[in-house]
Amino acid sequence: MAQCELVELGFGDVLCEAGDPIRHVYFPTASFISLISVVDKGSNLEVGLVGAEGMLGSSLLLGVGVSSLCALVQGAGPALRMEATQFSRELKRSAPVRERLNLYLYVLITQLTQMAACARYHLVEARLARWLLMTRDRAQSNEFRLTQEFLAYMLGVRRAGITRAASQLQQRRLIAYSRGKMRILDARGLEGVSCECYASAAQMYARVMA
Amino acid sequence: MAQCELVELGFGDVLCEAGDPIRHVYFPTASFISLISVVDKGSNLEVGLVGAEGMLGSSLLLGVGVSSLCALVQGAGPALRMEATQFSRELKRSAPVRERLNLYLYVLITQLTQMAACARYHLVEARLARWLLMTRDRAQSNEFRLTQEFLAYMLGVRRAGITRAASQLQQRRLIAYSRGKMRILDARGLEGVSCECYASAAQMYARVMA
DNA sequence: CCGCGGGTGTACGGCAACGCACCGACCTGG
DNA sequence: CCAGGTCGGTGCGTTGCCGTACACCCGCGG
Repeated sequence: MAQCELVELGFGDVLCEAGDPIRHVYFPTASFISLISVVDKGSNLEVGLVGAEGMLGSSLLLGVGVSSLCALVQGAGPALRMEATQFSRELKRSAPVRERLNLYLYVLITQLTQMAACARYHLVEARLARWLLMTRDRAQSNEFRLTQEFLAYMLGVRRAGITRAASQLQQRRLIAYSRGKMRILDARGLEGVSCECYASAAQMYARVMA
Repeated sequence: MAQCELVELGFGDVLCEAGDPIRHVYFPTASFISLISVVDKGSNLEVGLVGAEGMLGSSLLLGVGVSSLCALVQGAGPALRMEATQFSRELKRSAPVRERLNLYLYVLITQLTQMAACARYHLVEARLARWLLMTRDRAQSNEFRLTQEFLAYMLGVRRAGITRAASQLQQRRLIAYSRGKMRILDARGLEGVSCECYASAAQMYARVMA
């Protein structure tokens, strides 16, 4: 903690492009960050979401100082950050820290594999619901700012596809949104619409990190 | 090596179901293994391929003895295997081994994230070509046994979809196959048809493990 | 007050892949 | 030689999403 510096992450900030060397690791406190896989330019897909429960830069745990993903700030807010070199040094020193973070990396990996199948099979509406729930957990609030454009980018679909799905959810009084303001009205109901990926990921986290 | 036992893996063997505790780790020598993400039953997706270049059970590196993926033997052949507990002990002992395997785990993770986007965006034909190339590398042969049914399962598409794509490739004299026997005629040509995920993954492996 | 731009709703044609089903070709073994 | 199983090719209607494009609403600043 003493080695960390408190920084404010702004919405839309790119902390790291794919292939970049990792300068800092981040521990969001009340912010959250999307991990995005980039194949061709234009084909982007969110494969992970990091909030207060996790960290950005976990590949340093494996001794690799290069990120293979793009890190985009999804929810503005404070985070702690540490120099990558310092972080590596700290890892060497403390086995408990290492073990704990290893567990988190494991959870993250399972999240990745699940997201892969989710993006392949599940319908936009279900994925949208899942995304909203995951974001809610990390934002620790039922309300947050985001545009449909942005959602489309995250889920890798057309904006029009989001409009359709979101309208459906709104008609069923599960969410309320307008002009960049999203509010979740009925989280329980959303879980019903969402794919099990949400519940499954939450459960995985709880089980492993317990 | 001395702790390892030589075993013969049979085509179609399931070494590990999702959620199972890991009993053994495997180091394929001339066999290879698919890693499959299972969400709903029926919705399966291959997210990684392990051959002589890697190992099965790498989550033990993170101190977790439970697999989150299903491991299916894709190419029959010999492999070395070790008891999970022994493997963990060995890891503690040897830092060089740990570091080396950590690198592999990193490569595997990037493979996962890439597969996620690949399965989401790329067409069946391109994905099929990629799969054949990846398999060829691991089989170390231009010929191997596999049915369209099986391919469909791996790529998460209909068998009819594979028939279409495979026919196209065959018409262009890139492959030749019939009744479970697949032969690659023109690997270079296949690379052209395949998505860049193939080249990109191979390059990543070479760079990190060098 | 008006123009502008960000955010949203909607429409149309097109396409890849889906689910299903059936048939033919081939292999093997009794 | 035939029966049965495995494997591959094909067709049909359906669907979820794409690409593109246009129209609308609202707030803000000139």
